[in-house]
Amino acid sequence: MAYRSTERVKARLSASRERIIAAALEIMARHGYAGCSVAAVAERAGVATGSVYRHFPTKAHLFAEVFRTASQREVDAVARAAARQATVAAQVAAVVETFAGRALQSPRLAYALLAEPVDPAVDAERLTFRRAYADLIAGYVAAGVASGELPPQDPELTSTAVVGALAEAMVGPLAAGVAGPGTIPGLIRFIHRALGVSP
Amino acid sequence: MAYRSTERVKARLSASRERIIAAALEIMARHGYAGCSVAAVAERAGVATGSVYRHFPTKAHLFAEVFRTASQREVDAVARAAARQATVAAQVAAVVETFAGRALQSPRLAYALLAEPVDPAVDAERLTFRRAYADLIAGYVAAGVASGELPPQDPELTSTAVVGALAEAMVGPLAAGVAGPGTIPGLIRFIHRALGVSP
DNA sequence: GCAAGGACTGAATGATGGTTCACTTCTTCC
DNA sequence: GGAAGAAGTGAACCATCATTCAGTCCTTGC
Repeated sequence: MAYRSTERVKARLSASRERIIAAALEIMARHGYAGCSVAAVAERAGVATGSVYRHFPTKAHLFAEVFRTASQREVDAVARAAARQATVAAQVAAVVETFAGRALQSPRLAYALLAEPVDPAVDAERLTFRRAYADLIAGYVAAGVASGELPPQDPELTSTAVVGALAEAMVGPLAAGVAGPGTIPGLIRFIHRALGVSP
Repeated sequence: MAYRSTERVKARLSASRERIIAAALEIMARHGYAGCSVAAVAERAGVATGSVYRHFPTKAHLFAEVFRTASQREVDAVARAAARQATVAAQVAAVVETFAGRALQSPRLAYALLAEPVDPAVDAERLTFRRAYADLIAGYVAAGVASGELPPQDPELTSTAVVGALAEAMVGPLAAGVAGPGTIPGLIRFIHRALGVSP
């Protein structure tokens, strides 16, 4: 037993792994999933193609993690913005504004995360992304129903539908690169009505 | 000039073309887009692989047409159901019921049309599918706003968001193969509130 | 019947890009 | 220093299909 990996090596491995994920994310933000060959990711990360496979068993595993990372970042930002608000109406408005604002900031990435055709195995991860948003919203809706701010409804169904509305309404603007000035306030009004926020 | 294709041949060609489209649709309804290799489609249609290319320049062209055909059928059915109703509220309810009912009838196909990862060129066709629904709904919303049945709103934005909500709410049930009993009425209530249908 | 030309065939081709692996380089520990 | 073994390399491999094409079969009009 002449070798056992030490802390320093572990740190380097982990750094390398992070660099690969970051590289994949950068390429996705620039060229979409379509531009993400393993070779391209490896080159950008400064490692050999084969080295990617020391960290991830398949390309799908790598991108599942890339999606998870990126999604978490988005959901966290949205959750942070919403948490500062006191009423369901304000919380939901914050969700829409933050979600849409960030998406328009990096439209290519947003499109990749939301709608771009990807490997089926990676697509599954996208579902959990949307679920995370839905769960966040479901919490606010449930609280609103409990407090009487909102009329009775199934928070699960409501939040799922809200996420769908939000995502669909953003796809057009994302393709165009910019949203019309009325889009975001219009969406907020739509969702407020849908939740039954009293005017 | 010893040969010029006659009506009989034209009819056979067109029948062959239809058979290819139908075969693609059947395979898609059974195994999804993933199972739709050109060879498999050709075999099911009873022609040689190469013959597919006498009718369609590329696989993407074939499936663009398959999507268009299937989508048109869906949109027509929904439009027909909605046209029988007099109020926006009833029209929208008919849209949701017909859309969801048909989707649950052929979940694999519905999933392929709505959400399954496909070739980017085919994906574009999916957008027109969703657009067709949105346009249909936008017409009803605009009429409702004009008549005062609905509060002022941008029919484009509203209808896009409604389509998103509808599609998203169906993805879960489609994966499960069945919707909970409350899903469809719940969705109708959600959308009614979102449009501002007075209770 | 037959010549002209289209339709049809399906095995071969080719492009893509994920994955592997024989080899090199680096780390550890005695 | 050196042996053991892990990490890293990248060119070669390979599977998958979409696409092609040389050859065959059919249809037409004389």
